[in-house]
Amino acid sequence: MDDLETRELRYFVAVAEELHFGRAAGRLGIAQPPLSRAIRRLEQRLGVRLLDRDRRTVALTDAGRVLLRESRAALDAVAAAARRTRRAGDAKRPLVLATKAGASHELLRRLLDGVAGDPGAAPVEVLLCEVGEQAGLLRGGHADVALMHRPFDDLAGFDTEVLDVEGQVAILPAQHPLAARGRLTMAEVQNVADLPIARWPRLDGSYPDGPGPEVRTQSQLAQLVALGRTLLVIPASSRAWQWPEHVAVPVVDAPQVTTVIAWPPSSRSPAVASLVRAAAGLRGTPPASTGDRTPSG
Amino acid sequence: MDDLETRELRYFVAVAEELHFGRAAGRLGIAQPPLSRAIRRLEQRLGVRLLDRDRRTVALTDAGRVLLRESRAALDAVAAAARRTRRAGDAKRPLVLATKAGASHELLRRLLDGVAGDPGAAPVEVLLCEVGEQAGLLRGGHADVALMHRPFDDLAGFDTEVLDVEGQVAILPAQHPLAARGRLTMAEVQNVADLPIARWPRLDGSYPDGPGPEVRTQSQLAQLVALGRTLLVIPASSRAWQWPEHVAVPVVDAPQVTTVIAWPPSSRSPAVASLVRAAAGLRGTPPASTGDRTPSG
DNA sequence: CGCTGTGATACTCGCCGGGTATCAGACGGT
DNA sequence: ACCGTCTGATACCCGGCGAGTATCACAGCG
Repeated sequence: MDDLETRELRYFVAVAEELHFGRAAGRLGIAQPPLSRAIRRLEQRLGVRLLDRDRRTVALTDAGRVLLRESRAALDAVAAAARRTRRAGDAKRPLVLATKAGASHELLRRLLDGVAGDPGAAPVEVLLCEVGEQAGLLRGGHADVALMHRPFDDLAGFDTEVLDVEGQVAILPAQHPLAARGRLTMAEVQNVADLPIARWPRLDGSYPDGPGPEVRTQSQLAQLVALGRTLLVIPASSRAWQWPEHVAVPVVDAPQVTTVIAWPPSSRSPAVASLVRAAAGLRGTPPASTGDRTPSG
Repeated sequence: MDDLETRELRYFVAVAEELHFGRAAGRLGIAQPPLSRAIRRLEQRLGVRLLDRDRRTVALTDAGRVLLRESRAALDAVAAAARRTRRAGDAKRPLVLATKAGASHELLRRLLDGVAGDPGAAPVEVLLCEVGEQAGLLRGGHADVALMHRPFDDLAGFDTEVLDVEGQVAILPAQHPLAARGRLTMAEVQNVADLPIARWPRLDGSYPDGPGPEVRTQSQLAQLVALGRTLLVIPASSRAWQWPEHVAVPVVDAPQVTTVIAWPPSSRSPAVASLVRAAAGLRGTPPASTGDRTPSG
């Protein structure tokens, strides 16, 4: 009976974000009256008031807030559909692998080497991300497959295959007293007065409170460590992005980190499947020279 | 630049499912020519061939298969958006709680009692499901919150709160020799020749191979046990739906089952939040009389 | 009490989605 | 081989709805 069209959802999202019909119309590239009508029609179609307009200001109702959130999700799904279909269409497209810059570097190198040696495999394009970007790229259809890390990344809704389990190390400024230690515990690392843990932005861009410096990228963080301003605890394999001024000390009781290869569920394209198989094949094969990962259970 | 409309996706899904333009058009309640045009336009908009039509038969291309899967997901998201918004709109709507019929019965009763005693809480409507239905209902916006069980249910993409951890029991026909035992192991229960494990349908409706009877509902299963045709291993709290002809024997090494309350992420409506809080408050409060659940670690 | 800025309304226009009629091939039966 | 049938594609027309322009109605503000 009723069918929300993506156009209507886009219109509503624009108004809900701008809280202003005129500006929203401008953003959408249409005039204001049709936009007003579209929203009104949407409201009566849903039988729900979405916006409180008191002749001068526009505010979202509870239902409006729900529709805003749901609309974004739905529009993302539609956009992802288009993207994935296009990508599936062009024949010799490269497979896009998203991975955190600097993490699991050895594993990635071996994976790429393995694929490069196999003439039958599709070419792989590597997309380097900051912190939690992989999940969004995978969900949005921008990437076909990703290397992710439990318990850091949100694996909800993906199929995964475990590639590696490893311990974590503390990355410290070389001149700091703790850097001389051969091993550390979480308790020792947690509250070092002169090396407060850095704060990452939340999804909305705001930062949690705390004494540590605010960071947005791994490079910033690396530099802050080199400057003796903070410390961090990361998986052993991420040592790859160490600076000369960094020292890595194993943290014996830190939670184990699991590296997984993840892909959208039921995206059993042959190319993805073969890449996953290749990755799984690397499991248990320790790297030739730098193979001092924490053994795991 | 390009925007798939839900109408186009619905059209494509219809054709992809019927693999026949005429029938698909009939199903959609339109004539065949506009449908052909719509699909053609969709193809050229995406720049991808979706269907191989060789003048006599229609077949999906690889890209078409991708779009079919993605379209269903996208259309579900849109439909869920509409449903959730409508539900958010009507003021004193009851909160819909989906739960497996017969499972966690005591917990549910206590939860409902608690909510009924609180005049401030929204009324709760219970929706009893078969096996894995909760996830779909929650995702589709038909339910606001659900009781689910790890590792059985698919919790991907939901926020959850653990309510209970318990052991499992084998449900056996009373007259079977094993029913006399005080405790059992998985090994003993796994391959009982005269009590083969029942087979549940897959998502596509087909059944896996095996010796056991095919079942679709819990009632069927319960009756089959009473008839001495099969056995099952279920969480201890599901003993609620035992028949007189059933005997429950603890399976000491069966995996622990976690009962969780789940809700769609960021669906922080006050009503849902208060129900979750009420449920979490029950945790650790053992039921008054029937409190012989397996303690857990 | 106008001026400004807001969203709503009235009206027109033109595109596009939909319908009907028809075509162009591909099979199948004889 | 040929015609009947069934398929999707094409040609053409129409009507509704989405979009634009002009204007209104009202709220703040000086």
